[in-house]
Amino acid sequence: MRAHKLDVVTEPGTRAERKERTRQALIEGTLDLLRERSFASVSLREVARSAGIVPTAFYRHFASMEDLGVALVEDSMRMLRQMLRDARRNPSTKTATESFGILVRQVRSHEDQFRFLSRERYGGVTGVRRAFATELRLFVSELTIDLSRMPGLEQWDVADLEMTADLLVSTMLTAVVGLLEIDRPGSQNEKDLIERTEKQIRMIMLGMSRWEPRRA
Amino acid sequence: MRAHKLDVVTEPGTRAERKERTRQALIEGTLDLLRERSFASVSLREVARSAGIVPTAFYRHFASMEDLGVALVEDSMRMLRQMLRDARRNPSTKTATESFGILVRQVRSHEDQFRFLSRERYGGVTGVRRAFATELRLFVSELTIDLSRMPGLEQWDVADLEMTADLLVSTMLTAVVGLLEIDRPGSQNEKDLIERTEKQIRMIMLGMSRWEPRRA
DNA sequence: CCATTCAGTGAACGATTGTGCACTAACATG
DNA sequence: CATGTTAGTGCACAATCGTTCACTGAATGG
Repeated sequence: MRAHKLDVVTEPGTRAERKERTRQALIEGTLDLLRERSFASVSLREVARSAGIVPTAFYRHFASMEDLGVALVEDSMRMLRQMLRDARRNPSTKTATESFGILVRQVRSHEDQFRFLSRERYGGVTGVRRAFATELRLFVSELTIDLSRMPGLEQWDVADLEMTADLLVSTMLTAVVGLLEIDRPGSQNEKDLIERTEKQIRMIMLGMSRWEPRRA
Repeated sequence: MRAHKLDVVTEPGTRAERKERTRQALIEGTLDLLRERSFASVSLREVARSAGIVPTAFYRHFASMEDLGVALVEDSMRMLRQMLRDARRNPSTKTATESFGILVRQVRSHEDQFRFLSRERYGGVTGVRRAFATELRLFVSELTIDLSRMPGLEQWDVADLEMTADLLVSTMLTAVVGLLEIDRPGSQNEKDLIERTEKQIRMIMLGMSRWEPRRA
């Protein structure tokens, strides 16, 4: 016997668990909507619809859309920080090129989050933009420390180290954005982009090996 | 005697001229709205309001908001191309660092357009994004030709030249975005950013001078 | 077991949106 | 001067928006 249309099957779990599940549905539904639109153009009602709840129930989870945006940044950034931590722990990660390989894999398995970050980095809401800028500065200063420990760079000026870290990070970031615009992973376009970026990183490293850290 | 409220003073110029003026008002009004919002969140009615016309009259100039967006890209890109042409003609522009100085001045005198480009590059509407990507590719290939004529780079592989041009352009673009986020021109922050970028360019050039264009 | 909490409902609101249509009046043209 | 073209107007429309409010009913905890 088939279930009747109006039978309401209550989902399993404690109350708090079910609330958390709805919250996740809101976040994931939003990321899905952001696949081809910008955050600013997504409405509260659409988000609620994507999570299968009524618009007013949205407020049980977030005070506003901006609030949701900040939560999205935090979520995505948690993922990025985790990646960074893993990469540092793993002793095989020595060169910048290897780090880039890790980044590429991470992008492919978290496309929605990376797309959100790269789109809203300059675009949309001020709060979102600032949150990301802060995280990025942290990112660069950690890489600066890494660089300072590399052989041959010990007596470099801090400003020079930072400048170099900044260049490496922004090159990788540009590559990430390029990756997201390639629809089909594994395509020739993707291979070209990766190879080109690796060359660019090598070229920067080449410049580093010749850099005169001391002025005049 | 004061002019009466309802007196309609017809503006000067031929019909085509007045139409063009309204079109410009639409474009400039939009750029003004984009000062603190993203293109996707600006409505057709707001744009019409900013130009002092009724919403339906908008369609006399553009078929849709997306159409306006593409026109905005073309407009801003015309400005960029003009800058590039001037820089090429001017014989004093020899090094990449000098080119960057020109770019900085151009950014400061056309902030609205640059802000639009950098925000919508990844953000908003697909058509706008694609239009910009196309223009950017053109930009890179022109620089590739410039590079191929530089002494020492004559026998470089085309792919290598392109890769290098891409790296230089994306480094400058990153700097542009940074410039736009600095409110006060002439501040220490701005000086630091410019100096850092100049160093980055020098480091890339250093890498170029050591690059092995031929593979094994 | 009974009172309380609270995630989600559903109707209603005033505002704003994009767009269709019939129009006007100044311009261009022959 | 007569006629056609067209930039801009004004009204109307159905959709959608964010937010309010009173509500329901299952889970929670004393």
